[in-house]
Amino acid sequence: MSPDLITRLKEAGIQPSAQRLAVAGYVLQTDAHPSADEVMSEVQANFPMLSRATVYNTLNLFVEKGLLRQLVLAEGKTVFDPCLEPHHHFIDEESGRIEDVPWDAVKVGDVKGLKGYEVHEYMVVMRGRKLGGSRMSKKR
Amino acid sequence: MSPDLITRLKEAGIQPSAQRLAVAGYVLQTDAHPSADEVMSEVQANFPMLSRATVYNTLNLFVEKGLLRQLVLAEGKTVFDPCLEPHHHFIDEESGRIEDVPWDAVKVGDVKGLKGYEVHEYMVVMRGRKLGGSRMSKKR
DNA sequence: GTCAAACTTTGGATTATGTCTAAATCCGAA
DNA sequence: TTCGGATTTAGACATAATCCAAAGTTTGAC
Ligand SMILES: [Mn+2]
Ligand SMILES: [Mn+2]
Ligand SMILES: [Zn+2]
Ligand SMILES: [Zn+2]
Repeated sequence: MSPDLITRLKEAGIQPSAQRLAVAGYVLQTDAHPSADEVMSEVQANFPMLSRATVYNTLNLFVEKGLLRQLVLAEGKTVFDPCLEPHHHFIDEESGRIEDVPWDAVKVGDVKGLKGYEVHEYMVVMRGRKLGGSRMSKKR
Repeated sequence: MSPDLITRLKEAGIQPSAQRLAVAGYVLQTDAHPSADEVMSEVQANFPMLSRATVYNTLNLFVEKGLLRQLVLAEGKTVFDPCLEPHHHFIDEESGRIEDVPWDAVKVGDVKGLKGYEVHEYMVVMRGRKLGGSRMSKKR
């Protein structure tokens, strides 16, 4: 489909196979933080020729090549985040849904100057309740 | 052993059985962040009559009763933290070891005032390299 | 003190996430 | 067209964690 995606994969040094494009079409463009299982379900809906092994292979490849970040924030499953810029995360305690919080929305002090540590990256992880539950935001 | 521990369990509404005291003796007093497996190994060294199921039962009970916090910060295993006060966490990228960072060591802005969210708790999660690797700190 | 009910522990089965392997398939270049 | 490396795949494997039902232990009413 999108020639943009083909270009992005190639630029990352990844052969754009049909399966990889199908996975990329979902996981590189979602604003959710899907688990491997969710990626497989979503992609298989439109592209059934996709095995579980390939989903894992592809997600791990994307992480390795820097197209995705892998996050472990909650019990039982690691999730994938296509947003590469630094940002924080809010976890809704009811639904488990993970939302991005812009970097500038939370001011964090002199982390990099912490004595005794060489901090390579950091984020604020928040848990609580999402307000304004009126507009139901379905997936995608 | 320690009557303090018996008291703590009772105050939390937990019957202080032998197994629970053995687990508590380690996990409520460590300054590490052990996984369930590590708890089992450590405790079984002095108290062999302890099954895997009981370790999980006990840790989950302690979490439920508020004696422990359960953290999921890295791939593959959840860990338990006896420090109940708010604090931040630093994860050494080489060893995977998790260290506590005092609440006041990092200034975080107006998280609780974040528009659209009701934040119940938050922490800064840092990843990087621990400096001053001279004094080897073994476990315990 | 007895004894039944409730609580606790336990081994083994079960589920779930993720990796590995080796064979089949695909695909681009010669 | 053909070859060889890359990709995909089913299923085996590994591991963390839960579930279950039986066995053991504690407790309290009597
Ligand atoms: Mn994102
Ligand atoms: Mn601690
Ligand atoms: Zn994110
Ligand atoms: Zn801690």
